[in-house]
Amino acid sequence: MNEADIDLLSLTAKLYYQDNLDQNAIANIIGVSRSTVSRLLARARDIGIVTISINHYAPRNLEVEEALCKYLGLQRAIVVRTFAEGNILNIRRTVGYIAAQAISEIIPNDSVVGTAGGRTIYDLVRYMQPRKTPSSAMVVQLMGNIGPRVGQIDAIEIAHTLAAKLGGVFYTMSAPVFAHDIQTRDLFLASPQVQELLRLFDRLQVALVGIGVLENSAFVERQILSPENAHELRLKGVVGEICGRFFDIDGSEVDTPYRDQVVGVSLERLIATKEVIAVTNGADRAEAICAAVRGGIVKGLVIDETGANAILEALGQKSLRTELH
Amino acid sequence: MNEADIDLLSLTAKLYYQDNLDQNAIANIIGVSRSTVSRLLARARDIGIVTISINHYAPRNLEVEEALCKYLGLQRAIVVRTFAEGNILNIRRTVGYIAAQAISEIIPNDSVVGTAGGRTIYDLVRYMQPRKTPSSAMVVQLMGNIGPRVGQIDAIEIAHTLAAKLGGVFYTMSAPVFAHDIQTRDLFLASPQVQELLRLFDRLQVALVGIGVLENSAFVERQILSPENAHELRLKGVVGEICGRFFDIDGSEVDTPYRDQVVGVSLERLIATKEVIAVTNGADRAEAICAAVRGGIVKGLVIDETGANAILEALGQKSLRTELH
DNA sequence: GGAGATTATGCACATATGTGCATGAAATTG
DNA sequence: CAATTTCATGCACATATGTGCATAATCTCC
Repeated sequence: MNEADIDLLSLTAKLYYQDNLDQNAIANIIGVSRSTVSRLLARARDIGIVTISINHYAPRNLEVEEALCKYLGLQRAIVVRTFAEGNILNIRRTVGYIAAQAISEIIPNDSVVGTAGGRTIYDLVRYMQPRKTPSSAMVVQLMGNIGPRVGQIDAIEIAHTLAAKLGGVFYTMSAPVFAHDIQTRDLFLASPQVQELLRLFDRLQVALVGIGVLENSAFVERQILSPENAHELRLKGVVGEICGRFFDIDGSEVDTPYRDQVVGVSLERLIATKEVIAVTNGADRAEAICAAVRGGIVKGLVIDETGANAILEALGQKSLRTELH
Repeated sequence: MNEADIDLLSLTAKLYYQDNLDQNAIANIIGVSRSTVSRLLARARDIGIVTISINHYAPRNLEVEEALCKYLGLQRAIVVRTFAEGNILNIRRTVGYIAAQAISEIIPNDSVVGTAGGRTIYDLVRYMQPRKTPSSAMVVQLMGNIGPRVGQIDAIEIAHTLAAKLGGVFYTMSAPVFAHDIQTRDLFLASPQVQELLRLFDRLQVALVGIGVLENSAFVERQILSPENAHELRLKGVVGEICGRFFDIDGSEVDTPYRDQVVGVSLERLIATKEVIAVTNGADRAEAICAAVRGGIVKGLVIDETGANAILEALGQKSLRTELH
């Protein structure tokens, strides 16, 4: 690349980005085909002759992140700025998109990663950039399947996608999340396939989990639990759920009939895992999140601004960002 | 525009310019139609959330411009950087495009501007940005028409275009550049239309002129002069031509049969005009340009780098920019 | 200096983008 | 609070842009 080339790139860039000529007009001036103009522009961006900067831009609310770490006692918080007009679907996508890069960075190439299901996790994993070089990561499904019909937001699907993005290996849990009874559960747990997963759980470094609440439960929606079941759980003190494990306000597992039917990672195992990151959104998860953190299950959080402020309010801190309406 | 709007613009800009998502993908994330994404991006650029800068970019060679002013004694020089690969057509367009803005800036809204013909002037005027508010400029055709058949690069056409760009009034010279004989010329000069032009010449503030050379003469090309005529002119010491006026190495008008047939601005008039800017390109005009400047006709110059270096070499200065080939 | 490899270019196509128009929502005025 | 205006949005179309492929130009190595 000589000086004349750089002049040409600069001229092309000026005509395009400063003077707003279209590529055809530029082609006429500098005497090349329009395709070449397109390529010259790409090159000018590439080598930094053209720099595009976005001013004052902060996709995350670092202030709130710090507050969450400080007051809630998190190791890691990712609070994604959202905008008032966004509906729930778009908020989830925005959170997923912005958090994807940060989460990808905390997953080492040789790690054992577990993942559960969830709508926000779905978007997070979906928007993750594929790793340039395949990793030796092992991606483990943390909980059994909700039903035979696999939805996009189920753990199996998400673990599969995550493995593809990381270029790693996907380990599936061939079992239902709730076995019919304790004996059946033991049969599943004793199966070689599940056994291998349980051994991987011992080496778990990063876990991505959703936070379920009874008011809006995937289990009820999928007719694994009836609304009455949910109500009973509520009465027993359940405030949230992670990987099929129901916990109370202190983050301790509640003694329910389902407790001994779950095929999936145990809360103890999650408590012993360093990076357990809850990925969620919205204000209605505040209580459950606080409980899960209190119980030592969750150490990191990915959430939207509104949800984060709800948590801070629940903690008695005033919102750090005035809500715009 | 509230803070949430700015967040949204910033996010959109990041997704588009930093992450290279297409507008559809962005629309899906932020929850608006793709059209709106297009509009958001335009707005983000508009209000400066996105800034696009072109580094190290210098469309003009200021060093050579200074040298021309210093050694040739110009008031004003615009030397446009060109690139080795460009053919003559593209060099002209580049010179025209880059010089257009600078020239436009030196034409006040209320001025009397004269223009002759020429290929480079054609491109210069063509690429000039139309003035936002119409001016009261008067644009005067400095010389008669070469023939009845009007070409794009003729004075009449260029003056017309320039008037349109400035939003001013166009004054045409209803006469041939060379009358048949001195009596005919006097008839043209006596006509009220030409008289009005002559009065405007007295008020001329800016003149854009081409520089003709006999080796590559528009008059020969248009069969107004024969190659033999051109050769005779050469023998009489003609090195160049401006507005149909042939001048020698000192920039003095040469006594030729054509001298008294020209219907157009006189050299004296041009000498008395402050901003007489020659607009041209290429190395073969060096001698003629030097002569015109020496004679006090031309005070400003628009030219390409190669042409500028040829002038400096002709002046005995070494080229200020090593030619890349 | 010539043969092969590498790079640059243009064409043609598929995709991405900008924009006039119609519609609906929000703001403003009486 | 209704009527009117203004503004924002989506649709559909025309235009602008990026890119695989074939070809031409240039470089490299012997």
